[in-house]
Amino acid sequence: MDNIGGLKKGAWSHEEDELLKACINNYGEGKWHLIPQRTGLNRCRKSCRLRWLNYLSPNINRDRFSEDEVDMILRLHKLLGNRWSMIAGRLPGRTANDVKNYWTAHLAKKVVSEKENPKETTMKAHEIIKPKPITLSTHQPWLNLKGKHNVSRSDCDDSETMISNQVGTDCASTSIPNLENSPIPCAAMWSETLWNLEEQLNSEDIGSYSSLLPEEDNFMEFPDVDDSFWDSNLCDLDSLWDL
DNA sequence: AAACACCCCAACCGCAGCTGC
DNA sequence: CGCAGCTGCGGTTGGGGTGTT
Repeated sequence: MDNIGGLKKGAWSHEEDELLKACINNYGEGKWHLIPQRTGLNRCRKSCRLRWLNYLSPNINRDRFSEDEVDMILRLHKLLGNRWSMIAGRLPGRTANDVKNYWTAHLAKKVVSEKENPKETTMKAHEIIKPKPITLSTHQPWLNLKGKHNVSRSDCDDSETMISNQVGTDCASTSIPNLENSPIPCAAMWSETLWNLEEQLNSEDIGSYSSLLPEEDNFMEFPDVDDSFWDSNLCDLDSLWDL
């Protein structure tokens, strides 16, 4: 076991896991830099965070990937490229690392071989969709229960270039929250946007993706609505943008 | 039974974005 | 505005497990 510079590396022991679990049960997730001193663990904060998020968290589904999940991964990867955290956000209980590993181990080769030996498929040639980044300020009411209902858009991309044939320019910021069951309005919007875009990709009449998107502006204001509106999380996309 | 090859997954690393000062 | 610290992400690696020869 490595112990370079005083920090332990490598596989976690059962005792370390228990210490980390106890600490997070006590203090909650976050403040990762405080974990080593709170637990006495000789691990760096990144290692603690990763161990919890990828292995110890009770929300993790450790079952084999179902057919539906695999199908979802394939379709989302076509749309998003290697945005593992966003793909994982559509798969309850799956971590970005799980999805990434599964892709590397099982799907990447399959996709490559299908590209080399294309079969008849209903899917059209596609381009990677780069989602319009939406930044959530920590002052958002759904994060800290005060402040205005605003969501600002970062300006890292031109409005009409939601579509890109490049993968990897990471404009979709980490600020997009987990989409699954999220009460956060922009997450619901993004989720719906994604599926609308995919429907377009699968349709014969592809046309312009930008027609699916709201008029560009650099700042969107969300209206005041009652909680049930966001709770439904299934509201019609157009109605969100029209409000 | 031993040696080797391959697979899979946990963990690490480096980087970019965000936030507070 | 610039800097430093923190967080989260994607890419990559290392090692244990398993299959094959």
